[in-house]
Amino acid sequence: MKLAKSYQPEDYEAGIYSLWEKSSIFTPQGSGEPYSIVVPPPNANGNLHMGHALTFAIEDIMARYHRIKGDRVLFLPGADHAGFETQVVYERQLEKEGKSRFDYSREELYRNVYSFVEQNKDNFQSQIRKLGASVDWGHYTFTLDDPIVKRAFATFKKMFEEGLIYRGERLVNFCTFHGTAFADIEVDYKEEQGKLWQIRYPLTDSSGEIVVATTRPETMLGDTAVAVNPKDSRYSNMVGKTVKLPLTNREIPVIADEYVDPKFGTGAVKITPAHDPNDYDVAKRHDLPFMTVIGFDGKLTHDVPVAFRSLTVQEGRAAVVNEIEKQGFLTNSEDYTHSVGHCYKCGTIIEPLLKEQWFIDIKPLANKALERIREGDITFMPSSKQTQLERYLENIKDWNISRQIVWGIPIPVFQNEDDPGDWIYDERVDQEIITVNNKTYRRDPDVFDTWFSSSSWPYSTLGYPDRQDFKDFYPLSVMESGIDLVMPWISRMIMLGIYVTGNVPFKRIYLHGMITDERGKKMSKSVGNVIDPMEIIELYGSDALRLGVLSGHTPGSNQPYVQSKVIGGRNFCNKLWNIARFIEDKSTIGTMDQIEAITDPDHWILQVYQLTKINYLKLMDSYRFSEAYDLIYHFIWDDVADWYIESSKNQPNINLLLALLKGILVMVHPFAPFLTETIWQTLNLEPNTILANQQLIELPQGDHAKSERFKIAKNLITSVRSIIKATGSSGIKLYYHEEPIVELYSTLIKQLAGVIGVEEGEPEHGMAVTEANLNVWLDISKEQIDKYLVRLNEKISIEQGRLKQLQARLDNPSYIAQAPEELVNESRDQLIESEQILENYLQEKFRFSN
RNA sequence: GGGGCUAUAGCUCAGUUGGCUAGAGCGCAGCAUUCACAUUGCUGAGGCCCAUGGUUCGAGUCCAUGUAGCCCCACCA
Repeated sequence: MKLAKSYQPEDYEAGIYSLWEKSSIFTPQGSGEPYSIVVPPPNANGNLHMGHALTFAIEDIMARYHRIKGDRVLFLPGADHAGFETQVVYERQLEKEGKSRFDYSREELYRNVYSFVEQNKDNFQSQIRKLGASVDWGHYTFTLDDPIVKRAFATFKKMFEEGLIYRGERLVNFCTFHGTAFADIEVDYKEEQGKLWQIRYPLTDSSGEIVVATTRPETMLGDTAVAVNPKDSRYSNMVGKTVKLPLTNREIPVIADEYVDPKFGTGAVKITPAHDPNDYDVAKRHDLPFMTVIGFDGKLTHDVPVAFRSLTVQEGRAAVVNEIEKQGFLTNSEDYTHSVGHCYKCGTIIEPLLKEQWFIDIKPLANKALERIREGDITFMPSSKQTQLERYLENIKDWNISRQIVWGIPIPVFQNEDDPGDWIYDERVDQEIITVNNKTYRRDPDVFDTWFSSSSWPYSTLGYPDRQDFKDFYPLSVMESGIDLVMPWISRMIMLGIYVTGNVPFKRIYLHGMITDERGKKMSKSVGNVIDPMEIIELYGSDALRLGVLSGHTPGSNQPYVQSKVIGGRNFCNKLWNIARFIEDKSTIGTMDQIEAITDPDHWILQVYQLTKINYLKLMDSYRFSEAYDLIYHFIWDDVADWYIESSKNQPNINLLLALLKGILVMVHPFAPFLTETIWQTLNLEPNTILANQQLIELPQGDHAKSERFKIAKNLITSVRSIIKATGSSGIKLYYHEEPIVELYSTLIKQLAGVIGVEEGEPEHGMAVTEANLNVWLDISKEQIDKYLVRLNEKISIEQGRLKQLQARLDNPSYIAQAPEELVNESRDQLIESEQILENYLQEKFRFSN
C-alpha cells in the first residue's frame, strides 16, 4: 500500500481503532511492571466536552508510553450514573415533552432514567474511541454495576457498624425546586444585593426594646431567642429578660452568646434555629426550641400566623416587612450586599432546612488521610494542590450522604414502623417493606450522594478485595483528574481508600486545569462559546486535537482552547507523514538487515537521536508531556526533515532512514497514535502493530568526530544563506582555500546554501563568511557588500558587548573561586571564541573600508 | 477572614535542581516555488521575564513587600 500525498485522518482513524480493538492489545500485556490508570468516569448523560479530550489525551499518553516501556498496563474506562446531574438532564428532557418527574412513580422514573442512560452509552463510548483512548473495554465499569453497588453497601455497612454513620436532624442545604439536599461543597454562593432591616422587639416587661438586624425578616416568625454579645454593656441588663415577638404572641428570651459581633448591625441578633446554620449552633448551646416556618416546598408552614401561611419565601418577606412597618416595628432598612447560596443547577436559593439525614463522621477518616498525605504517600502534580487539600481536610465537616432523588444507589437501611429510632442495615433495597424478627421495617427512600459510591472507584473497579486485578494494580499508579474534583472526589477517594483497603488509592495524582475559550472565559452553553471536540476531530483529526490541547499544557493551570495549536498539530502530523513518504519512495521496504552509518550526516543524526531519546525518557518519566512533545517536534521537524532528509537526497542511507523512522514513530506514538499506527501499517513495519513494540528503538551510536564535521558544514550553510538574504544577492559562488570539509560537502553546500558553485581559490573581491570561522568567501559585489556593512557593524557591537561581559566575569575573583570549574572553563573557551569572531568581523570591516 | 495560583514577544503559553546569549506555536515582514510536504522551504523583526528591595560569584527561577488579575474555602444577623 502506498502513502497518499497528504495525511487525511478521517480515512484511517476508525479503521485503526477497530484494528486495535480486535487485536485486544489494550488488555494488560506481558509480565512487566504493573501500571494502572482508572479513568475518572464521565457522566453517562451526554456528550464529551473539551475537558474530556484533555483528560483522555493525558491519560492515553501515560498508558501508551508505559506500554512502550514494556509495563503491564491497565487503563480502565467507565461511566458515572452521576445521580443528581443525570436526573436533572433527564428532567429537562421531560420538560420539553411537557412532563415532569411528578408524572411518574419512583420505579418508573428510575427505569426511564436507566434506559435514557443506556441509550446514551453507545454515543459516549464511540466518542472515547474517536479520541483514540487505548482503554481496556473488557474492564468497562458503570457506577451502577452490581459490584460497585455492592461495594457501596459494604462500605456503608462497615461505617454503620463502626459508628461512623449517624442519622441526625440537621440543617441541610435544600433546593426546594429539585426537592433534594446538597453537601456543603455543592452549594453555589453568589454576591447579591439585598436589604438589611432593623426590627424593634419590645421587652415583655415594657422596660424598653431591643432592635435586631436581619436580611431575612420572614424568618422572624420562627425566632426562638434574641442573642447579644455577653460583653456588650448596652444589653447586659436585658439578658435573661424576654421580648415579645412582633406579629406573633410568643415571648422569647434574650440570651448572651460569643457568636454575636457587637460591631455588626445593632449588636443584637434574632435567632432562628431551624433556618440558619449559625443560629442552629447557638440554639444547641442554649437548648432553645426549633421552630420550622419554611417547608420543603419553599413555602411558609402552618405554624405561622394565618396571614402568612403558604406564602413563598419571597412573598412572605414582603408581607412581613409590610406588616411590621404598618405596626411600627420597622426602624430602618438599608441596601446590603451579601452572599446567598444557590442550587448550582437551577439557581433556586438554597434554604437551610431541618431534615433527618445520614451523615458520615468524617474527622477520623480525614485525619488518617492527612497523615498519609503528609508522609508523602501521594505525589501531587502540581504540588501546590497538596497544601490546598490538607487545609480542606483539616477543616472538614461531617458529610451528608442522603439525597432525596430517585436516580442513584438506594441507601440500604430500613426503619422500624413502630419505633422510628430503630434503623437496621439490609441489602434488600428492591423491597420497600421487609419483616425482621416479626417487626415491620420500611426502606429509607433516599439514595446515596453520587460521590459516596464514586469515592470507592479506584478499588471497586478492580474488584476489591478478592480479584487478581486488585492485587496486581492497587494502588493505582496515577489518578488523572480535573482540578475541580480535588475536594468532592479526590479527597474522598483518599479517605475511603485508606479506610477500606488500608492503603492510599493512588501513588500519584495528576491534575489538569479547566479548558476555557480562547479569551480565557469558561465554556458554557448559555454563553455559546462551547467548542465540541468531535467537530474538531472531523476538521483536523484526532491526533491534531490531542497535540493541540497538549502543547504548552502544564498541570494545574487553566488553559484556553487555541485553534492555531490544533492546526499546528495537524501540520506536524502531515510533516511526519511526508517524512515517511520520502522514505517510502527511496526504499524497498523490508530490507533492514544492517543499519550502518555511512555519511557524516548519518553519524550526526544518530548522535542527535541518541540525545533526544535520553531526554525524551527523562521528560516522559517525570510526566512533563508538553516538553517531551516539544522535544520530539523539533527533533523531527528541524533535525530530521530540514537537515537529515535534505542531506539524504544525495546519498540516501535507506536502512538507516527506515530505522530512524521507526524510532521516531515509537516516540511520537503516545502523542499521535492514529498517525503513527497508520504509517506503521502502511509500510508493513515489524511487529504487526506499533502497540506490540514494547521498547524504544535502539540505533547505533554515531561517530562524534564525523558528526562534528557535519555540524561545521551545517553552520556554514546557515551563515551563507543569511548573508545572501541580507545582501539580496543571487548567482553567488563560494570560494574556499585549504578547507577539506568544504570540499567534502561542496555538493550539499551548493544545494542547500543557494550558491551556484563551490570552488577552490580566493576571489579578487568578495566577503568572508566570518561566523563560520573557515577560509571561505562569497563573490559578492562591492555594492551589495555595502548593504551588509550596517549589519556587520551591529554584529560587531553585539559581540563586543558579549566579550566585555565574559571578560568581567572572568575578572571577578569570586566567580573563579566559587563557580563550578566546568563553568569557569566554559567561560574561558567562550572568551577565546568571542575574541576570534570579533577579530574576523573587524578584519572584514577593514577590508571593506579599503 | 483563611488559603492557593498567575504575571515572560502582538496573541496563547513553555522554561526540571539558580548558570551566564530567555524559547515555542500562531501572527508579522521579506524572499523562494513543479524534484516528501503550501498542512512547504529559507531569512528576519519583535522581550528592562509586573514593581521595589534582599540572598548569591551569578536571579525569569529563591526570599520579602507591593501592584494587578484569577480561583478555592469559610462567613456575612
